Amino acid sequence: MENKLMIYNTLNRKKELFEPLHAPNVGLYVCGPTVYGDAHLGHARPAITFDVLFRYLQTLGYKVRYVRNITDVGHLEHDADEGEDKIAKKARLEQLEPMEVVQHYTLRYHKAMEALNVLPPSIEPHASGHIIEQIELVKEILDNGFAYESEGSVYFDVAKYDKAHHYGVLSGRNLDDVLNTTRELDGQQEKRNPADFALWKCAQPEHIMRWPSPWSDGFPGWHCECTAMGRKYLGEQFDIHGGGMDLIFPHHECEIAQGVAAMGHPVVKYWMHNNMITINGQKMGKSYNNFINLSEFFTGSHPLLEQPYSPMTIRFFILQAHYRSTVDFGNEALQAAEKGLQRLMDAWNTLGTITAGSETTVDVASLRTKCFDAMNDDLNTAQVISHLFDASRNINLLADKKATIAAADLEELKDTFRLFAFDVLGLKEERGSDSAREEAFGKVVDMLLEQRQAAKAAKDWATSDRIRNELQALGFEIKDGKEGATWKLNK
RNA sequence: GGUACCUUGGAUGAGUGGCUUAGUCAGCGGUCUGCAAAACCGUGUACGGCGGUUCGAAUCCGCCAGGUACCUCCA
Repeated sequence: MENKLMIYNTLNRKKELFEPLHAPNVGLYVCGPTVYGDAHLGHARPAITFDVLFRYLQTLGYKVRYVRNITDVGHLEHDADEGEDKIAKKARLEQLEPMEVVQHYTLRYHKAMEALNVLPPSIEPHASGHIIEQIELVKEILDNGFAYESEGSVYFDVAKYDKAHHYGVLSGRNLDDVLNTTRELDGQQEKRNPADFALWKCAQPEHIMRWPSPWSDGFPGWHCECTAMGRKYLGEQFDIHGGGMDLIFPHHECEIAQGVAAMGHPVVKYWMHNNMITINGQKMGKSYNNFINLSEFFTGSHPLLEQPYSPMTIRFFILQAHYRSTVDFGNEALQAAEKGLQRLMDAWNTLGTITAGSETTVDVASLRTKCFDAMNDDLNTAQVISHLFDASRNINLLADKKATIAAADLEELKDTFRLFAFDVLGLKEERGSDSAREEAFGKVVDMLLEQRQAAKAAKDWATSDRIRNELQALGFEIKDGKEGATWKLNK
């Protein structure tokens, strides 16, 4: 398959042909979650978006190393420099060790991701496990003269960097803008410039998450982890860095500056950003306190939800929109997604029952090309889905004997459908839980026993005996009591 | 205020100069069916407003209106 993958590079604000630095290897880094709370619908967006990218790159034949970090240190509660570490704060609240909180929410995150059929990344590094690498990074930046030490902390010298390079290439800002709009913050006296950001923070005495460094006992600035871990696992230059649009500034802007300041050249070739999920037109986020956790979607336990929505419904809902568009949450939209997905899965199951004929009277040949074209156009999953719906219509026509298909085309249709629906988009068929299935099967047995009871009442002994004997043959033990028949499964 | 974007039919959501009034959901009409469901067929001619460029614009440019995000942790 010829590679014509075009991806939208935030750096240039336009679609560019994807050309890996070291084909067939591709390095992909995506900012993962900060594990101090449950994942909400917003977290599902980048996870699913870049999961599809990961899957698609592999489909194109690339060998992808996908790194998605776990942020377990460094984020501050109130502002970039004076807040309390989020993990530590939560830990104090719950009387837990910080790493206990990290472990708890990391496991829950993994569980949610698995439910969404998001593949695990190749490497999932923790920031806390890479303090040494981050200290090394800070040293390099200091050595290169783009940072300074102040009261045990180290700050990035934005003004100096801006003279040599350009601060703001990703977000389209210039330094004056940043300066004019930077809020007045406490503790700014440590900095030469309000726009400077922390590379290393000296820990206050009450700060429990701390590590030794040449400058102080403290912790790394929150932009350091991605730069340090990206370099460690993907090299000094790698292909794609992804994340949510809300990370463009300051996080990714600072990452770029750190990379250039330390290594002298840009690290990332393509920057990709997914848009936000909105609720009533507003971004769903912790700060707005308008988020709905993924587990609440799965169980329907949120006032705004009219019903539970399965993980695949959520995934399908997200994939029906382009990743760079906002998607507005709504029950009606979710329900539409649920039915649409069911239609697709029904068609897939129907496809298995189709028998080949002598000639093909539906369009099969173009499906594969259309789907590849859509994916190559900056991952247009919405269009891939529409093509799969076209295919579904054809499948239903075949099932209704209103069309015929030759054996080779039938195989091609199956192969293409499977490739895009399951391998690339990562959809999967959902079955009810084991307990729900078992309960339903039990009720079927009850139903048969009711039939038998009716037969006995009508003195139709042939039927009642047949039901009992056949159930016994299947391993059910039937006991006739005064209150009616009971059963158990002897297996 | 600065920066980056967005505004498509009842809902959602693709499309970025002319065969796409994409697709899904909902609605309506029909076919099929013992009934129901499913499926299939048909159906709605949308593109914030005003100008401009063009043979031709939802699609390019300008202005206006409305909205969002970032500028503080955020996916």
